[in-house]
Amino acid sequence: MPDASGTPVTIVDVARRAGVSHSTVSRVLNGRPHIKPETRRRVEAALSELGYVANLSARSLAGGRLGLVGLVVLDLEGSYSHQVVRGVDQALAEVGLELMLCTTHRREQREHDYVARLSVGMCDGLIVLVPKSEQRYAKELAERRYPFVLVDHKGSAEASGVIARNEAGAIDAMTHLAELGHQRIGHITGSLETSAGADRLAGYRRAVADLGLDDDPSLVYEGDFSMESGEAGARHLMRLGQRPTAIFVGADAAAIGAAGELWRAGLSIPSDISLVGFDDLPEAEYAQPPLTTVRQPMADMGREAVKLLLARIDDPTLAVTHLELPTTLIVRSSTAPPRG
Amino acid sequence: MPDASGTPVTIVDVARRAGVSHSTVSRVLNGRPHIKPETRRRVEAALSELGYVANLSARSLAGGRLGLVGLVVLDLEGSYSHQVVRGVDQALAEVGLELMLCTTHRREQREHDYVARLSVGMCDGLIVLVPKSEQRYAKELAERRYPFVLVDHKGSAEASGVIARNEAGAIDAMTHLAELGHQRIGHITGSLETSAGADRLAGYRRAVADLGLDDDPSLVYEGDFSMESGEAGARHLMRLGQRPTAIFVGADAAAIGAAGELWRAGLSIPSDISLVGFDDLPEAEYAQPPLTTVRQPMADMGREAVKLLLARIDDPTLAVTHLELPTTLIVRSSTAPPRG
DNA sequence: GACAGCCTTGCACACGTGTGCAACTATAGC
DNA sequence: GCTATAGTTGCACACGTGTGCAAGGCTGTC
Repeated sequence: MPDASGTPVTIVDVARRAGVSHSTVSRVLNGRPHIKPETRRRVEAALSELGYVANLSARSLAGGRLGLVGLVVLDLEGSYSHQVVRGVDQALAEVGLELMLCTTHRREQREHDYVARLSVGMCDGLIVLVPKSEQRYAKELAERRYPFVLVDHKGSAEASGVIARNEAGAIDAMTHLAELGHQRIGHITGSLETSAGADRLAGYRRAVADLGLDDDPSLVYEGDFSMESGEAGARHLMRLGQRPTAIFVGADAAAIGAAGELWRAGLSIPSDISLVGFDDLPEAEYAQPPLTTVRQPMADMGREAVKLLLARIDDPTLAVTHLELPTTLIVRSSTAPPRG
Repeated sequence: MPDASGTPVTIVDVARRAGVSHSTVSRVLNGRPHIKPETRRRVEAALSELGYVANLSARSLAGGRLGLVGLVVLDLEGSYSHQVVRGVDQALAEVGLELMLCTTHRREQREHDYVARLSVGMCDGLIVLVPKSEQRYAKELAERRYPFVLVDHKGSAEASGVIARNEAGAIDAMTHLAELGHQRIGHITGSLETSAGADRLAGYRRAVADLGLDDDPSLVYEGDFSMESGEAGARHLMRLGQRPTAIFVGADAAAIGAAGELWRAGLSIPSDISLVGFDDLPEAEYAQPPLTTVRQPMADMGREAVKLLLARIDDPTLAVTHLELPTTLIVRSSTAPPRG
């Protein structure tokens, strides 16, 4: 029950009511020792009678904890961000911290701006999802000992990172196709600026070499994770003189785009051509046909990032950690042996 | 390029570099008049040379604008929140403001807590999506002249609100079913604690009366917008001695749940029973069969809320506004004339 | 009973920024 | 050349909270 004066209740109001100094109230709020039980009771009574709510800006300025973690993401349009955000949100809720979510709308400059602003007195720590220009701020944050974690990034000497075993996952996908009998497999890559995209391509190449598959540069189409790039990639691969009998796509969204394009070209999946995605987005299960894909533990990546971050908030001198989470091949109905 | 000392650059550092007082730097930053062009140039040079980033906590404490808007939502699990959040996010991005997103995880106490904390020095204004305990804070915020807007809520004497014309939308849905020839129509309500749920039920009742449809209390099942409540509602309606030939469901998520339950009971939609939802979530279009539904302009509601909020931030004495947005009936394949 | 030591509390300053007021400078008008 | 005025800038304080330091009170020990 705040006062009716129209301004929020401050620590000073509480102190006056309890007949103590504002320092004592601050100590009660922060659970400091050396408070007489009777005093603590009076202060707590005043706190709840006045309905005190901490001014976090003031607390931050004075060097206290905000109980707030910042999360910078590309956007909220796709399921991918959504899944990771859920994991982060849940993990933070469990420890009573709050989330400040900022979307960069895919503009790299905004990634840097957000990191700069959030790290100056707005949050206790920062998680950056799919960082694209981390080299612009990682060193500075590290110098300031500001806690932060990169997700879907390997990390670096200055930065902790959480990422899936993308190369191994890609090899799993390729091995599955090879075991079905496919010899000529196309690949629509994700954005090669990201570790995820680059590593999945590396896994593809590794599998082609190790399994003795057709090694033809025109089988690789450079995409960017988007549905549109999946469509374009499918068109490219269909135009080849010698078509692949299967396509490994570096992201489910792109795989769904490719599936649509193949369907429009009159091909049916998997009897005419097999398709494997990556991520295991919710829509992969509901696609027509349900998509075979490599599951990336997106919510877990968010949760692990929170764990790492909390540890660094508690002890900013902690060494950086690079965490790689395993993937799982999920076989559904978009893959089958090649014709004949 | 911040200094290498490990602490962020402050306005004082900039002032020293430019050979002026910190007041002058502050004035340059805030675009105040009466600055000699030459001085302004020196300050701007120092700002960019040092890579100054404002400490928002300090700015907030000193009474300045944060450029930050808080958004309190139930959760990010369903598409509904997601759509509104997108609208808010886009509208804010257009005017260069940032979003602070907080999820209550459906706990009403947290709604109140978040509103209290965010409104004390953390944000310039607040949007609350699907408010459930607004009476606990609306009056206080209004007294403090703190700008806030409720979304999916009618608003009150103290609170601005943005909401869809739920009653009219429900009447449209019912009229569509009646025109197809349905006489006995069930209704699975949304949460009746929300205006949306209550108003859609009111629309159902109004249509039953005005169109002379079967008026049987057992045709109404009280749900809560969730998929599970849709399943339970469908089970209830199937158990009735005299079954309805159509169901109007107060939310798409629940309608999809109901569709699943009907399918498991061996009924086919729309030949055995017609189904109409509400919201027009993205999944309504991809449901089996594609769902006839009442579109609620979710992203627009978010955008309009931002507009209202910005106006109140600019002038906190502005009168409260209650905005109602029209709905649109989207006819797909889940409705047909009744058997026989 | 005196002294040491711990418990408890308040004072005063710090954090970074915005702003009213006063002071100073430059310009123009007479 | 003097004054009035507008333009420009700095000083000092405010915002709300956390904390080092010191002072006071209490307890226990010899």
